[in-house]
Amino acid sequence: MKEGPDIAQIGALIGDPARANMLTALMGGKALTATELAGTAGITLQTASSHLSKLEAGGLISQRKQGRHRYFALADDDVGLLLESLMGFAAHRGFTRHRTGPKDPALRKARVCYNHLAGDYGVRMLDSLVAEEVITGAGDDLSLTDTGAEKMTALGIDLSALTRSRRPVCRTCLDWSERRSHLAGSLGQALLTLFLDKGWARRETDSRAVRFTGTGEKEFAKLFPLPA
Amino acid sequence: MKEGPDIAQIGALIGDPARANMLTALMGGKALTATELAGTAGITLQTASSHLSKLEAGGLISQRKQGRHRYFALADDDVGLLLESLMGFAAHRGFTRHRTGPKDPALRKARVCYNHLAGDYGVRMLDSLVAEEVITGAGDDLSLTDTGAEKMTALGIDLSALTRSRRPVCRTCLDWSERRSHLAGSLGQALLTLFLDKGWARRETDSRAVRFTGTGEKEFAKLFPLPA
DNA sequence: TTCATACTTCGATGCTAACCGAAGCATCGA
DNA sequence: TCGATGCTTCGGTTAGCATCGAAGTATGAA
Repeated sequence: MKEGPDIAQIGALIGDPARANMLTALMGGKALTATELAGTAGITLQTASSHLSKLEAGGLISQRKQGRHRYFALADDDVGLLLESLMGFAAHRGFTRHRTGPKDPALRKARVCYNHLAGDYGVRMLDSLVAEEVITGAGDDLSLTDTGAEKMTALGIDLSALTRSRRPVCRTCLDWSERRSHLAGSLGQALLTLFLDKGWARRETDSRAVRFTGTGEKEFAKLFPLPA
Repeated sequence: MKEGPDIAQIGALIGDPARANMLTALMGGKALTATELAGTAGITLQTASSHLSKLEAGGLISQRKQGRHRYFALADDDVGLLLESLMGFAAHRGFTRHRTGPKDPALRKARVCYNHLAGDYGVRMLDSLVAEEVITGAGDDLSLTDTGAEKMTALGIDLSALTRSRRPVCRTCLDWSERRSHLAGSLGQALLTLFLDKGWARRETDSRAVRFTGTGEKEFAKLFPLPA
């Protein structure tokens, strides 16, 4: 008896408020130091260190030493997807950490989901990519079409680099605000990077929100037209 | 600051071993009494009662009084999907409640995922439905085609009853053993019910495993051929 | 009415884990 | 070499919560 995976351990890891705050902060995609994470969680450095080692032992985060700093980040895409789906569930049930603040609309419009674009814009982008037949497939098995590959290359995305890695190129991620899928995977990451590199959008400091510039809005609308 | 949904509360709810065991038991799809749940969790009735009221307050389960029994079940499909995705994550990281037992192969082949079919057979079924163009759509936005609707009706499924409810007809659910999607939603539920009603398969007692009969295997293979 | 079953509530206990102060290690700059 | 910064480890405290015994409520059967 007691067959199957043990969800209690992961639940307990995420279930502590301090750890949950750290993980949510790391959903911003940036690697953060222990001091920064302690700050966002509102705890001392010692306590944060203890939490971080637990999260690392559980495989949720990974650390990278750089000089006298230690940068922590989510271990991989799977962790990001799991956290986003948890957020979707929580948001739908009314579990919010604070009454919805002024930043909320910006977050719902466009935000970083670990390493790709989420929110209304993220969902619209996937919709458009599917309508334009850049991406096909049902369920979670998305794949890039031949014409899609051409279009992405024309945008300046190095597809050979994406396919070389073991990570899936296209994945779906359940959006917590829209309750629909947006594009994750290495292609999703590459597209967000593209937007930021071209100056079409920029990240807000201390928030997951992504703010598009005027030309960014236009280019985005041109690249990803809404299906009629 | 501290924008966004609060994942800590849900994590804490799932994070207790006793509660996690109860939830996993309820993933079998059958409504269970407090006494039964206390048994599977290995705790006394009082403790179980306390846990159950917490889970209900958190919106994870719902109860239905019937005579002097109280039957508990997962609150809705969303809870099932969340738990399954948590299990997928846990299984992938090696969080198992016991070393993989003899029941494990049967579970991986075919099992109940709250109210629909999961495991190898569940994934194969969705693959086939997509290949046969019964279901189309990318990402999580699946929909039934016209020819698909005819086929389902021919099988004896009352589609009008399915569409009448507010629940989505087709949804994807990430399979923890296969790490690919299978079919959830009211159609997924109707199909599992069909298999059981026709005697093609039956549920094992005290397990999520589903065992197909000889004719059941044949009918299943005929209805859902593997894409070439 | 009376007893039995199913479950909840109350109260007390005990254990775990989050927390912080203080001290210890590692890295960098001067 | 020395101090400063960033982080970990250790030890002790505290608070929360899971747990169970005992008593209370509801439903059904005799």
